[in-house]
Amino acid sequence: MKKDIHLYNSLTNSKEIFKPLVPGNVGIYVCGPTVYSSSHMGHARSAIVFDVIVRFLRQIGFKVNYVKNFTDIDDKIIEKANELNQKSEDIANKYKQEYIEDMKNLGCISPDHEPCVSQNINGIIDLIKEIIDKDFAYEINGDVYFQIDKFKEYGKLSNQSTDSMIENNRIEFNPNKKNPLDFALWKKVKNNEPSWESPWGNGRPGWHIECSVMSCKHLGKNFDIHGGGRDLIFPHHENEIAQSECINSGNFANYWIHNGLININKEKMSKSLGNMINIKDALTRWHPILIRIFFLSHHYRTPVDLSEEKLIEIEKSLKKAKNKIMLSKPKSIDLTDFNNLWMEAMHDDFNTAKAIGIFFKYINDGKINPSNIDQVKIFEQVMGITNWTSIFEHDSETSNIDSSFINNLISKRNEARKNKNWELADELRNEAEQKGFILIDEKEQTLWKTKDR
RNA sequence: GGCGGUGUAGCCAAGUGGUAAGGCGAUGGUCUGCAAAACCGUUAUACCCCGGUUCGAAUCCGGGCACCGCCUCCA
Repeated sequence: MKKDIHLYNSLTNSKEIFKPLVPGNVGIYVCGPTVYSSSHMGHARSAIVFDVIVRFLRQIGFKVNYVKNFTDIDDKIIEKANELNQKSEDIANKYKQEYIEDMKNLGCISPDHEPCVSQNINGIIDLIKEIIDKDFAYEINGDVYFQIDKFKEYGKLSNQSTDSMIENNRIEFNPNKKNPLDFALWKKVKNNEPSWESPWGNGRPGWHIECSVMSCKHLGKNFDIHGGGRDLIFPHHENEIAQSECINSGNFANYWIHNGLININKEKMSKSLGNMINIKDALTRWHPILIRIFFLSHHYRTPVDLSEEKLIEIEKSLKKAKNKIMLSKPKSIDLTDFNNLWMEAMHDDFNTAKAIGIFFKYINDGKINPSNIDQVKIFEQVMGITNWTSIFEHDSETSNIDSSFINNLISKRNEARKNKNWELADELRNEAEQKGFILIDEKEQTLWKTKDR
């Protein structure tokens, strides 16, 4: 008997039973980055959330077509290129490669398709032509704008009426637009910009249109799931819906999944506040598995406060969990219950936080031990945390540390301890600590390890 | 102002009608010369406030209060 998946659909603001268009298959399109700078922890969260969703869907037998795009033509890329006196193509490529590398390092599986705007210009031009033909867009002075008044459902994703949007809009008045909310499908070329020939003259695509084209190319005119960060709901996803649905019948995407954003020490992480944390920087400090578990122990829709302390908490809890497992006597305890429970949590709007809680519970109840840990494999695979216990295997390793110093110190100290010269023994222990070594006195011997942080 | 979200222990965080998961911390203990580490216990009669529905509400409804996000580029 197959269980239903309930998922929260941002389009209807309610939890719904997931019904794929084609039974057993899922088409999912996730908005990837605009590649104009190094990717940050917001990208990481989104990527990890959807990575786990895709892994889970595959685990329970769906054939998933996972598409994530790169927006490699955009104002910000051009701006950056001009600033650095480089080609915008080179800027885009550089950060695209970085992103791919970062995702690999975070343990994310590669999407099946990673289309770029620059590879889909013809498709974009064709779609714009079609939108104009159907009278949902107009050309003026080499620009093409989508006319939102023509699309009656405009605002249905962000739950805004166009009136209130106009009232509140802060966009500079653009005399070319019939309605201030109209948005560009095609932009006329300016100096120092990449451009392509089109029926409206040289220019380039506006933001939004690429996603309508590329999702359609890989998933069809109607597909199952469209994902991305909450901040994309308006205008990006709203506009995608308008562009796509004005010429096709039915829903563009049936289900919209939006992940919550990130705060850094209780403050919004944003470019303007200058508190962005790059994935690369985070990875020099934190094991990717810690980062994954950190994100996955929150429900994907809630905002998350990222801080040093939280990562340390995760690290401690995992370390304890590992010890607990290793110290448990091998017993052949059946973990079918465990697997049913976390799977059930995942069926309910991908509740990774609950799933992880169940994982810890089973560990702390002593039900997971060295001889049945294999039964946890599927859980680890779905969460993308395979081999998580290996994070802690570097303790007491000599690798590139001069161990003669510390071994000398230990024998001197043990001599002092034998003579009950506690003062000297404590002094030596302090010295070791100052040099970054922690001493662990056991019955027969003294072990040492390097101070973690 | 419009739309959306959130409010659960010291902190973080699950829980959408059946009597409060999990993690960190704290605390008691074991171990230790003392520590550290590790391990074993304990740790919310209670879910922002006020009403209501119900046999039963953190969960549903109404009304407040507080915080946050989007409405401009952002994952």
